[in-house]
Amino acid sequence: METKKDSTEDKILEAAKNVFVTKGMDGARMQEIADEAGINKALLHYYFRSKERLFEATFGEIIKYAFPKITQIVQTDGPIVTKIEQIIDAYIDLLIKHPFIPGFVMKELNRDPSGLFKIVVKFGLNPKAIFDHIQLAMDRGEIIKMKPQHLAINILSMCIFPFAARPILSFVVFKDDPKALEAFYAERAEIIKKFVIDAIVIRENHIDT
Amino acid sequence: METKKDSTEDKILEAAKNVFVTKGMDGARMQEIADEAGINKALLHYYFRSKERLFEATFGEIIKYAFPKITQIVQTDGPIVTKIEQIIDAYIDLLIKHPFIPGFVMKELNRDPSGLFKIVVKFGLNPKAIFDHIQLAMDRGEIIKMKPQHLAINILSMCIFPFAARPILSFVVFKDDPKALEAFYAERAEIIKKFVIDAIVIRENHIDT
DNA sequence: GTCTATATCATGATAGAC
DNA sequence: GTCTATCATGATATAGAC
Repeated sequence: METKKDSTEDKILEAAKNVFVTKGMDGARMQEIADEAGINKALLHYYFRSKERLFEATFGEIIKYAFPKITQIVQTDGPIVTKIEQIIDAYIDLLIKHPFIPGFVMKELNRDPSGLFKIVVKFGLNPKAIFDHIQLAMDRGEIIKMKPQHLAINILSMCIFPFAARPILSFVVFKDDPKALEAFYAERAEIIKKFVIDAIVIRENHIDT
Repeated sequence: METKKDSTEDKILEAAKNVFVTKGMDGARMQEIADEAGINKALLHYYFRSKERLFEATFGEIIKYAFPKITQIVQTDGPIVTKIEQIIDAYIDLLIKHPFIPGFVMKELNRDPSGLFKIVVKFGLNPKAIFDHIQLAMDRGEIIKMKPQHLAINILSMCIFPFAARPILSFVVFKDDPKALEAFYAERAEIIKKFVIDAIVIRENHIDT
């Protein structure tokens, strides 16, 4: 898919990515990865000692896409609403380019949650800074008050879930019209932005608890 | 977990449910299911011919929980806002009781989307009726206008995603406080209802496209 | 119906030639 | 580095006694 150096190692990683993402760690077969890379199984073990290690290498490559630079966006100056819009745009843009990431990541984190620990350490994920930032905007009266976690999860849910549940949308909702699904995804950013803004902007008739 | 007739078949189904839900079809081992049921592998094959059939039987049991009676709620009389609130309550209630269903269902539907076909047929899932109903409420001016699919997916996203992404919430967001996660889930229904209502109720400053 | 023992097969991994 | 051939293991599935 992507243009890369076509060294054997890169071919393997590319093939492993495709197979692991669709089949998962448990469902993937080394033979299939070898076929996809146009080599044989022995070479896989020559470059990566085991299936486990090959998976970890692949997972590391993929996980980069799962956490865009939210912290970076949040910590710039400007109104919180603008930042939220930027985050939604960034996420939907990312997910349209890599639509299978959410399903894959959720599957594997559910299988082996301990992998999360490494990721948290590696990426230095610390959502507290983000939550504090949201809280500050609420205290300032920029948006209505609620637990920052709920607001953050609401936004991420609407961004990510439709991609993670792609088969359901594809078969149940947009059954008779394959192109409609892509159109739907393309509309998501604008829809979510408007939805969130309408929900959190302060008006007279809001009960601001 | 649940109280059931403790016939062998029920014990197997109960054990299979536990193992399949946590490990998935690919990751589950017949030996582990046998151990969990307190019997041996041969008996599994005596009752269910193959792992595939045992999985299907289990999946059928589980999938019942995944689609609550939305259609039923939608087709009663009353304002759309009330119905939306009822659906959110019903879903969150269900998910708190069966928190691992979303992850499991999404994993397996991603693995083998053809299974969806049977489900659609079996449950007679036809979202069109729901979308038409939403559209009608919009035309009547009860709520703001948008594609009904977007509204429906927005609501389902905020209900389901936090459960499907449970490991992430657990490890990243509520790392230092396990009980906080359960509290978070308990608050979801009220949060989502308010969020959705604020987003779709018509006010003067809405740009009603 | 339930068990032990075994067949059968697929898969991850290795040995060794080139 | 890359290949063919093979090993070792573990999993599904079956045979057959009780």
